[in-house]
Amino acid sequence: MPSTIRDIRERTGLSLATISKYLNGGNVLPENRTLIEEAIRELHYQPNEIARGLVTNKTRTVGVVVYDIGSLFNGTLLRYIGQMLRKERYGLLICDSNNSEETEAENIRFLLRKKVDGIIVIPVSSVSLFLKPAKEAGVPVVLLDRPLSDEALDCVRIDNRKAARLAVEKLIENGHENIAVICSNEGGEYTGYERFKGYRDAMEAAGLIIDPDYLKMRDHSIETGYESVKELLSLRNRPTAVFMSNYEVSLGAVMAVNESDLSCPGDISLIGFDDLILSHIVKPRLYMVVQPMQEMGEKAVKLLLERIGSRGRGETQATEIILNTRISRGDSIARI
Amino acid sequence: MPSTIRDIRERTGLSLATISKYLNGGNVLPENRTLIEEAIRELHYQPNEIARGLVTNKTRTVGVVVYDIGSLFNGTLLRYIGQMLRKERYGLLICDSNNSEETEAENIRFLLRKKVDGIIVIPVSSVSLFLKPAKEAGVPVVLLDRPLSDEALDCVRIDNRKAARLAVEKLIENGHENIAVICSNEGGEYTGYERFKGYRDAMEAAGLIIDPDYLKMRDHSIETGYESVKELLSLRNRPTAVFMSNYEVSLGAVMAVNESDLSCPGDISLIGFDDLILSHIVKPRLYMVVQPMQEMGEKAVKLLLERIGSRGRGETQATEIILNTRISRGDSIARI
DNA sequence: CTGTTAGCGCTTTCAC
DNA sequence: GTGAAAGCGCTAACAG
Repeated sequence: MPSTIRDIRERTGLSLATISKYLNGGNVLPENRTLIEEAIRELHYQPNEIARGLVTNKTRTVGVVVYDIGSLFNGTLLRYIGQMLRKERYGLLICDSNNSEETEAENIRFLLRKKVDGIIVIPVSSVSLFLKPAKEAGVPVVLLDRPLSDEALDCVRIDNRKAARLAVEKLIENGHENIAVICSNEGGEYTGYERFKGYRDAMEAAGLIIDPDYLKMRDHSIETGYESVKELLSLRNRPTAVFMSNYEVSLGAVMAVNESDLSCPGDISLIGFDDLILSHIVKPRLYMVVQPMQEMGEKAVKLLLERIGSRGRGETQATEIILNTRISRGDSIARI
Repeated sequence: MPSTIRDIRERTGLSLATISKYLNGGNVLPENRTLIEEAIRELHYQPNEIARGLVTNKTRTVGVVVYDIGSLFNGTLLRYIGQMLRKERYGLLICDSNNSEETEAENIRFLLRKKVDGIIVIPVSSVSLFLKPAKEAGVPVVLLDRPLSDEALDCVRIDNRKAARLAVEKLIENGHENIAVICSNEGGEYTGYERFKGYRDAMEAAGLIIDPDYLKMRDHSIETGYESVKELLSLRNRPTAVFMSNYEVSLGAVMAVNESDLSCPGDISLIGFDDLILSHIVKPRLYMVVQPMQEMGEKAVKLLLERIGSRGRGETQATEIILNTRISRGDSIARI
């Protein structure tokens, strides 16, 4: 039912080519221009992007695949990505992998079928197999937040190892020695392990020994945070401080502390990861490693658009953009 | 570079029609079927959805427009919507309106250009103007969570007035009389005002008078919750309880209480809206009005797919699906 | 600057 | 059950 370029031809007497040219910002005689604009208005004409995409093989649309749309971390990044993309007049297609590698691979194929011009992914998987179809199709991909372990790809992220080290050093500075860490290392997850290494760096540098009971390496989930803290708090020699190395784990950990009879920071000191709303609504205010979310989203978009712009022009070296973190001050660390 | 249906013709000697028929689940001789399947595998053939959409005018894709992708409420609904859609083998296109009516209208047009088969919207706007292009294009729309004030449309939501009344009654049952309410009524927002009415219903039924100072009607944001509570707590006759009528406001309110010297529920009792992670991570555990998020997401998808299925077959009456809420128990209400 | 023409990759009549 | 041909709405040469 919607009107087409042909209806405009009827109404203006011009040719398809001229109208198409107008639509794509070409030069048209002023008189024809007004003629066309009038027709467009009266006919409520909207270009059919599908038809357009079929011939140009471009859709001016970017796909974003996130590991969990229900995670605030993802939601926050998506917001900034969306804002930037809108500014650049690009459309946005969001897919939720639901923490499933299978779904993630499916999402990539879905986006490819939709002919997106490029893809940003905050991955579930830690190896690049799922990106093969994109590579074959020549569609640029930029990783966000999490690199892959088997291949260097375009990626925007922080220095996870360093960020974790700084967090643990903050605890050590305050006199803590019995420090536990909760991190994710499911399926050889790279980021989680990097953060563990940062923890280890700090401990070793301070000459502290790591009690194996203090190491909680599981999956990236609220449950992991919750259960890990439950276990830590019931140890005979329980730690005096816990480093919660990602947002979900931080959430779960706080839940567990709240349910216990112990208080923070009196009985247990805490430092977490990602300063989303969490640190503002719990009492005491949490110390947090802060990632520059907005910058991450924007840089990822920028890098991707660059890649889209120079598609075909030879293989470019993979670029890793490493951003700085900071620690937001709270009241969750006791001085010992 | 990707292979097309023509490549399959070359490889199998069959006609385009037969191959197309196979792709769409038609009957094909077993021998030809295997022939085609083999070719597909070897050529890594993937149907071009763009081309397909051009001719069928269907994309098997649904668009979802949310008022804020960075809100956990939206994220949670999106997760369930995505799961259901995946189950039904539909693709999903998510757009963030960023709390802007203008962006929202733009999103609708964007989705229409992408030729989605239907749209689910958790709206920013409270009037239906922005949906006009969808109506003109004959694309079905289902509202989620928030109805519009000027027109009855297909909508899945709760009974906001009743839910609010029950929440306030819970406070009254515990002996509270000085009860404040924080709600959103920006731009004549329907849902916020309904919740206010529920508050009023409960107060009037109990014969309580409403102190105008206790009425905080502003926008739907964390800031509103935060500032409102700041103000309420500094009143000479401060309320003994606060009803926080949406999730964002609840977040802000908790922040403000935490920053104050007062404690909950000792000094101030609280009941909030939407049982997302919030109520689990703050201490004391909050009483919360719980919306059936999963059911809402699923019912919205179901209703939309029904509409898509019966497109064209005459105007159907608008359906409102009203779901039940419940109150989750916490420790945030003192008995007076 | 404008018009004509030929497709993009697929589905869909309609004969066979 | 299969094939030939037309065409979805648009852009992209190429002439003029």
